[in-house]
Amino acid sequence: MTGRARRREPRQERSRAMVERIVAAAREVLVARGYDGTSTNRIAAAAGVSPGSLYQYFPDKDAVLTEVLDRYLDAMEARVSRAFLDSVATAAPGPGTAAAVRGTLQALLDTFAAEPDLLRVIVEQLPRSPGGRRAAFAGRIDDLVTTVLLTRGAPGTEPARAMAWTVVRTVEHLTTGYVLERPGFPREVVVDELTALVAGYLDARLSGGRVASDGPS
Amino acid sequence: MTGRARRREPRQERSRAMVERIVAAAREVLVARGYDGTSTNRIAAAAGVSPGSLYQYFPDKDAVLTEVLDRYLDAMEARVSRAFLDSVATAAPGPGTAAAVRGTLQALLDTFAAEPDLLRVIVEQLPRSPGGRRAAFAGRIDDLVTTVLLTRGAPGTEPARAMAWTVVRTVEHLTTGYVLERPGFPREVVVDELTALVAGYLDARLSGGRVASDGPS
Amino acid sequence: MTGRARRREPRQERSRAMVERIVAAAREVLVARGYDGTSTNRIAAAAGVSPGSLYQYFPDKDAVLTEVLDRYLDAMEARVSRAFLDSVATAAPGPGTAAAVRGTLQALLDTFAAEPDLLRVIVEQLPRSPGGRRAAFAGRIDDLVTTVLLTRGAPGTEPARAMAWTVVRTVEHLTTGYVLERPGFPREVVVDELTALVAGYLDARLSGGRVASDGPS
Amino acid sequence: MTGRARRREPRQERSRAMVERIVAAAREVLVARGYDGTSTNRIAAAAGVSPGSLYQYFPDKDAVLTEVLDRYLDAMEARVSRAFLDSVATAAPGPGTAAAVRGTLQALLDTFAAEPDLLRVIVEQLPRSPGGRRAAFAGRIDDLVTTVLLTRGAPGTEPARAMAWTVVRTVEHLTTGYVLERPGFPREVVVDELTALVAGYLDARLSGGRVASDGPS
DNA sequence: TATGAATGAGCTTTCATTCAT
DNA sequence: GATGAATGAAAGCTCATTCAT
Repeated sequence: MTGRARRREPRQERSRAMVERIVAAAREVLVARGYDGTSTNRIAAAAGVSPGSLYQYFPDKDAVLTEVLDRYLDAMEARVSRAFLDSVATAAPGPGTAAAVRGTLQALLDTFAAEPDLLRVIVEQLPRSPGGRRAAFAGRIDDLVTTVLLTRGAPGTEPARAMAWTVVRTVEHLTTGYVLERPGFPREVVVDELTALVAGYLDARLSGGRVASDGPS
Repeated sequence: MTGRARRREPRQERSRAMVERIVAAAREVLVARGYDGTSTNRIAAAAGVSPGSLYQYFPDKDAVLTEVLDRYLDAMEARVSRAFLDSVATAAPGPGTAAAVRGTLQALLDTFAAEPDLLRVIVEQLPRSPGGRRAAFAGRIDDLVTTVLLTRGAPGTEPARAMAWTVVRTVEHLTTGYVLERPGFPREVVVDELTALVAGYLDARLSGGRVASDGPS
Repeated sequence: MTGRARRREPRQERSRAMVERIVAAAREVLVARGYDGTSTNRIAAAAGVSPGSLYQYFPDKDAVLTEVLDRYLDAMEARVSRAFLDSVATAAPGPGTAAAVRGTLQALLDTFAAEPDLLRVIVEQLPRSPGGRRAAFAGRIDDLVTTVLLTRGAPGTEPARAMAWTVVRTVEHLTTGYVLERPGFPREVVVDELTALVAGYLDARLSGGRVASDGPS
Repeated sequence: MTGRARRREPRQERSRAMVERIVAAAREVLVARGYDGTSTNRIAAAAGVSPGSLYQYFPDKDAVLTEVLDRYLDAMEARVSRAFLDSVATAAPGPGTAAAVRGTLQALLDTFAAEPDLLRVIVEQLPRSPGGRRAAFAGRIDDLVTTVLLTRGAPGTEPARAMAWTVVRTVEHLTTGYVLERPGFPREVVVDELTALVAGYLDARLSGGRVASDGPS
């Protein structure tokens, strides 16, 4: 999982089908047997394909897992972007921050909870490489949020980037954390707390407030 | 890394020394070659010890890595607790939230930045098991923060737990994330943003404010 | 040598060849270096094959040795059955017992003496598990002899089974014992003694004689 | 278990005690964990002794197991000899063969059944070396029986040796076989069958009868 | 003498990868 | 292209044996 290996782009229809089978099989094996139990031979067997064929389409084991991760992240990105933009569009610019945040959170929790087993393997077992797929994913979400924040009154690009970075990671980790940890309180509580956390922050920062120092100076 | 295996308690001074060498070697190999490159033979060689000796002190490979992780987490816990309690003690109960948060953040960033390579391997490569060492670590920090929140006016135990869970994970992930990602803005910016995020949230929630709903109720 | 593991059934001609090479190599190593000196690596090397290939055809070390043993026992069983049935068929029902026994013994001694080195390792070094291959082998011979005894006037099934058990083990152990121990007297002597032992017993028991008690009843 | 290694003869009382503890521990480990589970470290631990001390008294692992076997065989030999001689002494020279055989068999079955677990490990798992302890044991019993047979009318030394060899192995294997196999018939049946087998043979051979040929010549 | 820490060769087994068919 | 047999390095771990204390 160095993240550098890429699969070859298949041209034929037949090829596409094989790639699909292999990726699907890899995902299944990953969920069923964990990262350590996922060998190329097992993936090939689960795909009903020979090990040699697997290497026709992927340069190495890493590339297969990277592809699984990529697809997961692509799906996430599509859903997250849509949920975020929808929530933002629906909510009034000023007082609607909380509603927008809340809507996004609900959508995220739905999304993550849909496939918790795969989420678990990805978060808990897949080695993540610096500058790898996950970083790029988060970076794109950062950009999206940055853009919106700028339209909502963020005081400049740099502050907007910092705010986006802060908010995106907070929401990402706490929503996945809730799904995976299943702490002792109901989902609505996380939604409430996270909404308070994030919306309060954004409201304060977008209404021109300087960063909170140690009390009113 | 099931986290269940423990090493035998060494009795002799000599034994302690061997355990130290092995654990130190394991840490080095881990940092130098990554999780997948860390074999028992390599650890033993790095420790200047035979493979058999390693198994005299640790029941299996897992136990060695668990020990490395444990020591890291223990050190973290000590520092984090102390930083948190110091910051809390110094700050005035009401308006001092931001100061307390800021102080804790500074200490955390110092701590994590001290050994970034080890932090990276632990965060990015060590498989985390649910209910494992890291979960227990976070749980203890949760308890600590919960306690303080209750003395600071949290409206009951359950809300305090939810707030603690929220705040602890936020701070944990964003501080480590900053150290590992090295995004394009300076450290003081993260501190400012995180302070605004967390202190704003706590102030709102501790001053009796109900969770922000969609607009002014 | 738990005896439970079986090898996969080879489909290709090529596969059969590999299995043959591995089994042959295992037999050689077993004879040359004894049970304790027989490692999977050594077997693979002797077969001119990689360790990995061995495991393509056999689930574990045990299965290889079990296969060697199975083949030996199968060959034995075929020969022993045929020799026994031939000798029985040739001999007259009543007075021919001695001839039948003698014929069987000659065949057995020929058979065991043909590969004394392998016989030695199997008898002296291969661990035998109760209910394992060897027990099953003996059981099948028991059945065969029981059947013949019943046609020769044995007084009921239970007595026949007991007689068969007695005779089969006697003959098995003394013939192999003679081949392996090479005691100081010639082969014809063992044949004579064993013929007297077994034929006398069978004649007495089959002619309606009750078990010899202490003195003349 | 090459059978060539011998332990040093201990001179001190202290030494004797250690040897005793080690041998006893070896026997226990052997019974409890089988041959493969019997390591020198485990024996030493079970004996409450250090591995180093074990090597003070035994040149290698083999010597320890050989000592266990030796003691077992010595005990067997004592019992077997006594049982045999008692039975022979009690029985009348001519017609008493069956009684003598029966008495010996009863004693043997009692003896073997007393410690079936140890017997099983020794018979089924301990590698036997040609010309090793067991061969010597059997040889001494052979001598004993040969002697008695000569006093009972055996036609010369060579025939007596052959008869003894035949009878001793038969009785040894069938009695241990009965104890270990536990076939489906009661003990008295084996005793009856074996008595018929052996006594019939001896009576025939001792009364001057030539070896049974193919029917009356 | 007794200890027990230390050794290190060697074991069984796995698996990413290759290549002849 | 597709196959799957074959590879072989390397993994985790054990254990008979040694030797400094």
